[in-house]
Amino acid sequence: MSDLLQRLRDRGWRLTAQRRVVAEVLDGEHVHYTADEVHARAAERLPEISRATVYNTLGELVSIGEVVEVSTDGRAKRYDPNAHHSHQHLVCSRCGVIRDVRPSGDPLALLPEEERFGFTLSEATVTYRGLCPSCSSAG
Amino acid sequence: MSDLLQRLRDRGWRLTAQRRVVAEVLDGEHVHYTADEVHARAAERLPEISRATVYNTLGELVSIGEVVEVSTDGRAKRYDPNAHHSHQHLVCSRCGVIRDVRPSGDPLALLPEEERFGFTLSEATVTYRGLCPSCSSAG
DNA sequence: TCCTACATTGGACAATGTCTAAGTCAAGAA
DNA sequence: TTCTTGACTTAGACATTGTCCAATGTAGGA
Repeated sequence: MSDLLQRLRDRGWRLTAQRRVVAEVLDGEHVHYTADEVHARAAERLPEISRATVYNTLGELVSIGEVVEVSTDGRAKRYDPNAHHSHQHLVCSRCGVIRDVRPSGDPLALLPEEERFGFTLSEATVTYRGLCPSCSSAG
Repeated sequence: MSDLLQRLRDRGWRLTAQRRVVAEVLDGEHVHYTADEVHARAAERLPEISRATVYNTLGELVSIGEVVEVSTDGRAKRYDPNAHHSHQHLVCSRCGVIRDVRPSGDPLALLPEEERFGFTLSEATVTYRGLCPSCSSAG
């Protein structure tokens, strides 16, 4: 994640303690925290960090493409630091756990010309739903 | 839409004026209103209808499969009465207009076994994004 | 070390959705 | 037709998630 900090510095960001802890919270694989979860985890290291700063920082990270927003349930948005590898999401319908997955082939290609209504397409996001192994075996 | 009213009656629903106007508002092709929009349109015909009733009725219609919820922007959920024909959504990134579209082939098939992490898959929802013809020509 | 533009803070405010207690009414019974 | 009753509706309080602003603090260059 120091790569990220370096990229932020290169963009002229001031490296404050608050931005550092938010970046640290968003480190790892299959990380999809809500803003509140990011705030709670950041506050473990920096108790005085405010909600506004977390929202600001997340919004900035999204706008420069370092983090992607994920809306899987119509509730709070989630923030995914795996922004440099194109992927989709697999969500458990029962417990809500989220995995990053990579479909084979481009989902855009599945939409035939006559179903494009003259739109200029730029992307397709896919959410796969089902039961995770734990929830499957729990009946 | 009287088909829908008959199906609701068959399920033992009381056919109140409120439920009728909500059902009428949700009639048509490419209809994707938010709860507030449904309430505003319903209130044109039945001014005293409450927000709570609109939310209740929409939730009931979703739970019995007559309407599907659509979350395209992380803001308010939208309600789509086209529930009996499997489809996906095409959204304009600029103006937000939504079209129902039908991909060729099953998007589920694009996810290879080794990317399923032991999940039992049940569905895949796809959101295509791009510029609609009006927004494309507007630069 | 000092400046200052940029960042952070707390809290008010906004948008969307949920819940409850009290009143209302659709539809079957007589 | 009228009565009865349990399901339905209502207004408004409350909850969750997110945005905005004025006051204060501070990172990093001079």
